[in-house]
Amino acid sequence: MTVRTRIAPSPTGDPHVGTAYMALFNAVYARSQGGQFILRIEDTDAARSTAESEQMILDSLRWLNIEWDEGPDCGGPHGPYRQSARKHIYQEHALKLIEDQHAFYCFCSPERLDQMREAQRAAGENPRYDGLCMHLSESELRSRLNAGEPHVVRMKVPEHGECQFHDELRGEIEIPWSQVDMQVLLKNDGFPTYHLAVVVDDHLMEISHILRGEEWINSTPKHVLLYEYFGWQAPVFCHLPLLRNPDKSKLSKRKHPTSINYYRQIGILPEALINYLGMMGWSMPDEQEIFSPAQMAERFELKGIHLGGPVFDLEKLSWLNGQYLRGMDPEEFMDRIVEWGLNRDNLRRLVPLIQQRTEKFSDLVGQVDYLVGARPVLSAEDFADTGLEHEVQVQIVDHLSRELDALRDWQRDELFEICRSLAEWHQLKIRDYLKPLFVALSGRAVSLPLFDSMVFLGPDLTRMRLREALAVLGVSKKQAKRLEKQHREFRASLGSPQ
RNA sequence: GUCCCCUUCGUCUAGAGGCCUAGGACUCCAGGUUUUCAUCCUGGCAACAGGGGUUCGACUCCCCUAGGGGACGCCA
Repeated sequence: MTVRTRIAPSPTGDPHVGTAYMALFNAVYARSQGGQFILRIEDTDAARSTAESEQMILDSLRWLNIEWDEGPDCGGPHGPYRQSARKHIYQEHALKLIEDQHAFYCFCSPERLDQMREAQRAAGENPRYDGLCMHLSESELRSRLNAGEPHVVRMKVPEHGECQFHDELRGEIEIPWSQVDMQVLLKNDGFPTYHLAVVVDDHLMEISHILRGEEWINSTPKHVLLYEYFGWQAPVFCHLPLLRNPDKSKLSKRKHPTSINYYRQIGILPEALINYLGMMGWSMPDEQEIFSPAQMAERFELKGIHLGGPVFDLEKLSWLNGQYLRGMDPEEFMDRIVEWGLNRDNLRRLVPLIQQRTEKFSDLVGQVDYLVGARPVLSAEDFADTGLEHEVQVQIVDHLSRELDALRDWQRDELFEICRSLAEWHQLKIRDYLKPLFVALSGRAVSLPLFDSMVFLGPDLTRMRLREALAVLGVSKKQAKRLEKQHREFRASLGSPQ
């Protein structure tokens, strides 16, 4: 059997290190077995998927030197490799399931589903569709369908017993069917959900091994069931551990930089990052720590994966990066510096900010230091000149930080609008409001324009600096609770609670 | 709340019943090299979650408890 693996990122945001992590293990495993590795774009969430995000993901994976044999950019015998271009395939398959009585039309409104789930939760049950639409009469079904009533397609799930499946690393896993929801397969907008699309595509693309995050274990019964309904051979399932924040929770942008762009921007080398990811949950048989994906593939074994969720440690990554950097000859070192940051693309973003403020080139470094390099380490005194009380400073940094965690569209105007409404909420003039933020981002009271700086730094770096500033200012547990409440009040005042 | 997964130094990990006085790496500390700093070198601190079994023997196998994590969407 030819081993075929895949990575199936969803283009809904910044390229995530978790994606690179899964891509690495899938690519390495395929290579170690002489198989193929496929890249597929899962853009079935029409509301959140963007072309820019897809582009960034491809760029990031290429930057990391991960190569795929088939994909949306290079094509292949099982295309198209973008799910939005495969809509009709899923619809046909959903129809087949309905014909075979494995799925049914559901007309329930989101409101009814919310109420139902709330009631179930209150009763201590696992929220699950109650099957209301499963028993519609043929005539009612026809008339509602003909009337064009909004509907979805749901899969049927056995009432009793449990689903048993094999995980390559964890052995037999049993999950009661009572825990498995009658999953929506086809959404109201005609797009499939992940569960339908992933099964159909993995089968059609002849994927033999699914290496994915352990967050999927609980939905594997749905997939196993679908393979059964379609009469297909299920692939080998292998759930890998999840990358963790320092507090052991699943890696999230709220607590840790997750964007590959971030690492690229702070000057982590692609070979160091990918090497580092390779030692998350796996190690070379001889415990050698410096290795490439190619070397990894030579010695790789699935069974060698350690299941405890590895904490992403920035310090060890930095050390590893230093090993690579110091091992270069000076010529390469120079090339890599230019490649990293001192290139025209980067300067093009910088020049509009600095040209009018510059008299001598020797002024330059002092202006852009915090954008190109690390911000000076902050101390509490740095915030003293803002003329604001400590409590207010903390509020400003905290609330903005929370807003930015949720922000999708990282644009200058968006950022300004958020700060404007926050300043208003704090009843401060915008210039006073921004003072602690200048310090937080640049380490100085005066720097290049704030919103341009935020755009240049990007989401992860900006969030990171705000988090660090908050730590320097010092927030007690009690205060943290109060801040959270205040921020909720701010959200409520906007009339858009979240 | 329900279900599922996991558990070796602070962190990444080695360890497939005796090789374990539990090894390596990062961090930290001490010393050395270096006009400073960094690099580099040497040394040190530091862990088998707890309790029961199984066994001549358990970090390794089984059970329970505890702790951590994940899932529970017309998101993936």
